[in-house]
Amino acid sequence: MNYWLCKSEPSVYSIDDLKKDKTTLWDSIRNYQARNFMKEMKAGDLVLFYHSNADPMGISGVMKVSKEAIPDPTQFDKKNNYYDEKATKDKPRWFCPEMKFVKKFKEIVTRDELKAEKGLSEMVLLQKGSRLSVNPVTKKQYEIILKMAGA
DNA sequence: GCCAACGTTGGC
DNA sequence: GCCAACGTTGGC
Repeated sequence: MNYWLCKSEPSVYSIDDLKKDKTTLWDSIRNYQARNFMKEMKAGDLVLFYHSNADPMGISGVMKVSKEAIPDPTQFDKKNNYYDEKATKDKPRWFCPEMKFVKKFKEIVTRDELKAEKGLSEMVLLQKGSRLSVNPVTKKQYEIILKMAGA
């Protein structure tokens, strides 16, 4: 069982949207490294939900992989912003798992709090220049963050 | 709004 | 296969 962190801009899709939807396809990711991580995700893996480009920035809750990665339907949809003309049904290029809402933290664990926590200095999220929207997280990091959230 | 750090594209 | 130009992400 593995742990991950996924970023989303709350103005596009927030933890509240997921709470309402209960499950969602984590689609429209167009980055190979992020895609490869998503293909590694197994049902039951726990995923921290990170709000990027927001006020406050930070981790807003937890979701769980409910279905392993399938071909991302948006790549085949000509009208979609994320349409990829080089992707075919036989050879899909992009994949997305399905996520299920687990919990919303009472308070966002802010980026500043994460940065101040010694045990999290190795977090991929906090490394300089890290832009990847899907990151692996260690069990230890996950536990520290849940503790910080009072969960 | 700025810009550093990446990632991607395409000409050669 | 190199690399300049361009586009994007996302913190600040």
